[in-house]
Amino acid sequence: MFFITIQSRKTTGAQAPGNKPMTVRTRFAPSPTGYLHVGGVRTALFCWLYARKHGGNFVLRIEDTDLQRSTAESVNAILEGMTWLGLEYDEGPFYQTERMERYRAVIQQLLEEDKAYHCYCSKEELETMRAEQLARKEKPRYDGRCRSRKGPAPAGVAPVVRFKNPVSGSVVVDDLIKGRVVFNNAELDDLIIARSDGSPTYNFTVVVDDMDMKISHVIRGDDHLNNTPRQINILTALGATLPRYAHVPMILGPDGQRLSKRHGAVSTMQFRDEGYLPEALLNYLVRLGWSHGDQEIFSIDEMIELFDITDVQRSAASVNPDKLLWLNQHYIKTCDPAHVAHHLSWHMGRREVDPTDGPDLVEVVKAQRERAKTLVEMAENSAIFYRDFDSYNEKDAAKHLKPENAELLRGLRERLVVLPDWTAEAVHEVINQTAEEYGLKLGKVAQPVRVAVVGRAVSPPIDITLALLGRERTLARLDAALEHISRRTAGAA
RNA sequence: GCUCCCUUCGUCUAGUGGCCUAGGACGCCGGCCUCUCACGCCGGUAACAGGGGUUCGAGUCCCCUAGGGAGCGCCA
Repeated sequence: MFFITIQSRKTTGAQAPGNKPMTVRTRFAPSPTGYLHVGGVRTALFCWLYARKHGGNFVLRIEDTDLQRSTAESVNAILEGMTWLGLEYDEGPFYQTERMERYRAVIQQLLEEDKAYHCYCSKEELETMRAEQLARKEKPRYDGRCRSRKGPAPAGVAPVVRFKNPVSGSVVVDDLIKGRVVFNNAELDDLIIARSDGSPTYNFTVVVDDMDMKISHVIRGDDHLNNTPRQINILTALGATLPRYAHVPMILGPDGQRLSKRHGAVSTMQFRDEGYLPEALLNYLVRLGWSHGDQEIFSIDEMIELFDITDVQRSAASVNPDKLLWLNQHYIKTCDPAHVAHHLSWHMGRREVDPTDGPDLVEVVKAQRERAKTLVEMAENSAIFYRDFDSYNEKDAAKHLKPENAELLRGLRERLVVLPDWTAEAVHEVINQTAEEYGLKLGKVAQPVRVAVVGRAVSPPIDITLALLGRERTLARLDAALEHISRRTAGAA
């Protein structure tokens, strides 16, 4: 006997058995019951990359059949997150709530073909059944008592519809990540595909949608692995072509526990708010469970080129916030400054700093990008270029804005006033000359000036800082510092 | 309880029987550079869950145990 349809874990998933090229169609199918969390984003990223890599289509489908919990805000959060990350979809968003008629028709079809049946068991009855099975140390499942029910329907009971799952044999899932997984049909039961109010249930809508949308590769969280045999059975009953499956492991919090709000940033938009660049988050996420040798940095194009769903790790991965931070810093440092400036200006706006009231933000990015791990940090440290700071850092002012330095600052000021060109080079020259004149090392000059113009002992190189600040702001702040020193002198006297 | 999945440094991972006295990255610890903060550079710390097999040889193959996780809804 030959197993001609074996699709081993390492075969190219994008080929149908028999080497026929197949059109890749993946989908991301979140349910809009909350924010878009990183686990979902990683799944979406994998789906998107896989479609892009194979020149296929990426479909967005909103699974909103749970009317109680689905909200328009959540839909917006999903759309907003996808947009921010640049995970553009080729089709959709499709809403399941708009496809109810279709589901109803398929349920009717199954009923007519005797592949499904009405079940009149009450919830209490089912509950009792479950309890008894558990007591007998059995896996709780519906025993199919309505399957062969004869005679007239019980009066006054709205029935559910159950799918007639095969009672024997097994279902083989050749998962692109997990490998071959075999389920015995005896472990499965007749699941409800339509509730007593007629509405379709999840495992059923997924199947109908994946079939109708001609999804070739179902890439989803491995919490769905156990649902797969049921879905395959329905798909088979419907005569559909089976998609390939790839169940990606879950993402755990930094402590190895399941991801939750308590672990801090799990909402995609929270990463934006905390100053992360989308490319950093994407790069971080793609390396969570996937790798290409020792490579750590991947541009979007490289991801598309190198990614393969069959190379995804089979085990769950914990989030490492420090590494994300490192990647963010890397992208802040290496991305086109104009691109970084674009994102930075959003953060400036959030802090009510007007980035047009001062130096070109792109130049500020160039000066700051090696000293900020997040855009929030960069925005904080860059506000001084656009508006005056409120007060000096106490320790730094005490150390550097002292009476002995007054003359130095005055001397420097005089030179700066008459400087013909206000450039970093010219400023640099002046500072060097001043240091020489006073017989001081550069640091002894730079630090007092730094505290005078930015309020604390930390800033980009002093010449660049002054150049960005501009002559007007620099002189005004030197004056203010001199005044601060004299007040201090007076106070001490 | 039952079914399914998973298990290499603290974390993300390389590794597809000999190239492994297990490599890279983040973090951490030292050092260098330096006008501050950083960047950068150099060096160090640290892992094959345990036990049985198979084999001349096992991180790599098989089995068991332990530990994690998921599912078992008229939720998705």
